[in-house]
Amino acid sequence: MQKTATEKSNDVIAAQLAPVGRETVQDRVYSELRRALIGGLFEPNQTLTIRGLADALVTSTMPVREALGRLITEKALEALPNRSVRVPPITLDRLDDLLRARILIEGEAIALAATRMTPRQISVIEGMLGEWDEMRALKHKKDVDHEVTLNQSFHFEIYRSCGSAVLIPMIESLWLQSGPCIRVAIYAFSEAGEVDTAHYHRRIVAALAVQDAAAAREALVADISRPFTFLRNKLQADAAAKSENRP
Amino acid sequence: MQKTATEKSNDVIAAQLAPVGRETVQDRVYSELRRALIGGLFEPNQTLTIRGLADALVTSTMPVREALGRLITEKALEALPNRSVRVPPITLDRLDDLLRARILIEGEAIALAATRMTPRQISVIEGMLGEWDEMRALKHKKDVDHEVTLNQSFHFEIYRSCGSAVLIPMIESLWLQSGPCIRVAIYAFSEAGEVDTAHYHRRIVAALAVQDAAAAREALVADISRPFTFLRNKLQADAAAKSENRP
DNA sequence: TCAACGCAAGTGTGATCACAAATCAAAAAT
DNA sequence: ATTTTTGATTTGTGATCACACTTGCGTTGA
Repeated sequence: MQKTATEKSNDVIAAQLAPVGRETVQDRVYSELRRALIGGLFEPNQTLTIRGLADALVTSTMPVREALGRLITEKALEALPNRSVRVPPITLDRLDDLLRARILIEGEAIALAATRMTPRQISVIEGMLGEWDEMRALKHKKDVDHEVTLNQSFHFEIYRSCGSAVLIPMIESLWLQSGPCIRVAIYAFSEAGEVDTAHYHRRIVAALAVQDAAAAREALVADISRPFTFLRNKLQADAAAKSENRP
Repeated sequence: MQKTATEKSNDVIAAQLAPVGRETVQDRVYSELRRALIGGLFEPNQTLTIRGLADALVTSTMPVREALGRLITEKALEALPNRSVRVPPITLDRLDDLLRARILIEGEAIALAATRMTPRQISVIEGMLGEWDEMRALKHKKDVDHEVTLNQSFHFEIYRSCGSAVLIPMIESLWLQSGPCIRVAIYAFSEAGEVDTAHYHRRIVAALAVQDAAAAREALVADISRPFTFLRNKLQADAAAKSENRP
């Protein structure tokens, strides 16, 4: 494999220039909708229209409809028989279903990561712990957005270390599906008790630091179960209150 | 909720008429590509073009490009930086990764199904066993297609009983991803030893019949591991042979 | 002889249009 | 007053086109 003169001179240039990367409009639309979904910016049951989103994102309908199609196959959105799409509604069954799947898959991912994370990577998520405390100290009220973002970064930094190109997309799909639910729980959390979310994350980091896969899985299960059981109780309470109003 | 006169007369009609269902072209293209992928009609590393598929399926490019986009997000296809799409190549790592994920998720699904399948449903998959024997008795050579179809029906009949709307799409995604690999294994199987595939299915049915979740999971793991380890050995043998030819 | 250039065919992406189906509101009928 | 009908608007779907980028092959030049 001999290199020609121009190839060699090109190598010199390549060493100084960063690849520009060509992101399509569709990709940006898709990412934007994903972000909104995971962050819970859309409410469950809300219906979305192609033209409406295209206007909001200032593009034509084409990139939007393809992005919507992709999100539908991931079950992040739902295609009604009317051919309109909506954010899937929350039901008790779905909540339990999602939690069970997340415990199963994310639990496996963190168990794998526990034996593969380098000290370097551990220190990264340890740093995130500090960032969390910082945010909590300042106590800005509208930091719910930041909180979910930080939470996401923390978890996926771990999952990325599991070394499975198959599991990670599945976890992303699960987050996409539970995003609209979680938002409700987070809001309720910051209102109600100040149960320190960081405490659970600290337990996870401690387990990972000593490569204890079982403990890490256990701590993770506790972490992700919390908002789900909270939401579950809330839903049941709401249902009870409603049936009491008109028996 | 009071019904009007015409609504009630409509109900009478509705009881006799089956809903016709409005399937879009895109849906048909998507289903067709799925079928081809799971059945292993596409070879790993094969590149696909929108216009080429559109010609083959006798439609315009529009439904095809959206179907391709959906398959790419499911990791059933791969988008190269060149913006061309191909069916993902097989590597040892990917093989192990897929098998681990399938054991995890399909194992959980069958364990759930074990406690939920009705005798009626058990008898259905028992009937499939008979169909399998029948096919094997006739010994038609080109029944590989029928074999993979029957295998798929058998497994998904079980998974459908797990009662999880979240797990099933994930399993479908996994089958989509391992489809192109499995085909190679199936072919090699029918050539090589006559290891009765039905034997493993029989074990599964037996375990499900007595609602033994652990045994069902174990039998399933043996069933799906077989083609994977077979393929794994084949790949390693090929690699060894190649490196021997030019040391 | 082989690298470099240039042209042509092929390909994905996005925009726009036409059409059918759904939705909604006002008008008409009971 | 309630139901039905009618018509206008909205919406998803598929086709077609324009554009930019890639690829492959033949030509040119050293």
